[in-house]
Amino acid sequence: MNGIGMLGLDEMAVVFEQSICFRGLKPQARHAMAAKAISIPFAKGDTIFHANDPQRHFYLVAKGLVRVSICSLEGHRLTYLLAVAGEPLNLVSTFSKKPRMIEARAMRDSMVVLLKQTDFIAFAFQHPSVISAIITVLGNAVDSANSRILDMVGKNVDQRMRRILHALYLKFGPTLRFTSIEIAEMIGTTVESSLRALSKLRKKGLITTQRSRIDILKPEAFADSDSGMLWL
Amino acid sequence: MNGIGMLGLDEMAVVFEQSICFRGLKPQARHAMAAKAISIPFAKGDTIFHANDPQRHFYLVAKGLVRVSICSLEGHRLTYLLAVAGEPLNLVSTFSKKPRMIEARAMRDSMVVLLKQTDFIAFAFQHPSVISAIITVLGNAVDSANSRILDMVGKNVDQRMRRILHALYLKFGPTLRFTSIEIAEMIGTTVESSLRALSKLRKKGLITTQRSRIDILKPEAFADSDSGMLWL
DNA sequence: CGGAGAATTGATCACAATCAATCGAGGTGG
DNA sequence: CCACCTCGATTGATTGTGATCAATTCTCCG
Repeated sequence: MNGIGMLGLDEMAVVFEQSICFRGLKPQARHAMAAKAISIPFAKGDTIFHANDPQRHFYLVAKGLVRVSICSLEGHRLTYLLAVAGEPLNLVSTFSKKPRMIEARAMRDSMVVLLKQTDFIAFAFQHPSVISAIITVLGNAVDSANSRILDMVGKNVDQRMRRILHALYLKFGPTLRFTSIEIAEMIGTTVESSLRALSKLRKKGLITTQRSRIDILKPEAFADSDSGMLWL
Repeated sequence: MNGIGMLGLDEMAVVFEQSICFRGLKPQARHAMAAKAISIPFAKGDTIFHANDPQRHFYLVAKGLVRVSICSLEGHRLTYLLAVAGEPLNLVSTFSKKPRMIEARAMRDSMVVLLKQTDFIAFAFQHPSVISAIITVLGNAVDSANSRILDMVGKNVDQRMRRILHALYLKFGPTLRFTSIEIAEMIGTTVESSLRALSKLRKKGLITTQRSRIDILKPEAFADSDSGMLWL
């Protein structure tokens, strides 16, 4: 059960402890769930699941960073979630059977914990706090998505860039290790446009950029009194 | 308890019976909930709740049509849900305390049923099928919102118009009683642009238009093999 | 080194927002 | 009953933003 690159029971317990979905549960309940979980390591760049894969498991990030994105038939990709340790990858598809156009990919070497769908659902219904957490996460997803739609309508690329950088700053701190392509897929624009936006910010002295890296120099300048918080 | 324009217990029972959230429950459970509910009539044009109102109730449409929309500080409004009998108005804010920028307005004379937040939450946790329904509704909302974001990125106004009309056709049938302003707020564009799009469809013979009314002549022409279903 | 992927900047073009003006329909009050 | 007023519909003209195409440089890594 404890093969190479897998998590020991203790490490697994820590993952569940820090997870949005399971925190606040009694230790023995968490352990019961941890005992049924399996952990799988993914190297940077690996695909964890593909678009339209039928989902039989509930995925939880234990370590690393996983990008969850949706893809249109035209080939546009939109990054929807950057999941760090404790965050679930596929809450929605865990509960409704129908497949979704979502895809998960490890952006760094990562460890992912899998629970059988049936186990997780049964567990959730026995623990109201898990249900609460699920509804909260889904609620945030709805809010965030609607907020992004409003952004697409009312804000230009520059403004959306500021908002995304601010959100990333809050989640990851001042040093952001993302490529312009990745940033563009979060904003919903092209690489060129996002580079032009970054270029303006650089000239204003608000950021510095290197290959695959953006440093926020003046976080204050990105705080928007504006509309709802952006989640990633 | 049964003032003018209010619902009798029997009518109330019917509402709960046809509601996405409560269907499938035992009659006595539904009646217990119906007994705690109050019903309020709203005239066409009335506001049911405003943006940033603190939400203390769970709202369910009993009769009529209610538009739920979010509004940005710049004044852009995006219609998010057209709720008919049985549909909830504020699932998300019922479960998370923080206020949202959503607003509900009666588009026709409507009857709305209110449940105290605490009553509804307690009830939901006693009935797994209600929880399932809630998660399904939220899941659809997430899917739909993400699908709309992809539309904003990859589709032009004409294509988005086709998609919205198709979604409206599925929900309301071939005769759509909406103004161009309302349609524009669903698509996320301006009145003028939506009128131009409608004009093209009219010239193609796919629709006819009158004041505050659109008739779909060839529904087949709107079916998109494309991306995920749009919910309204 | 050499190659692949990332960054950068320029030039062009199309779509849709904006501004503007007119028309039409329905509702209200004198 | 007619005059009027408001809101919706419609079309034209103009403009700006961002997508697209293209070319070059840079950087990391094998």
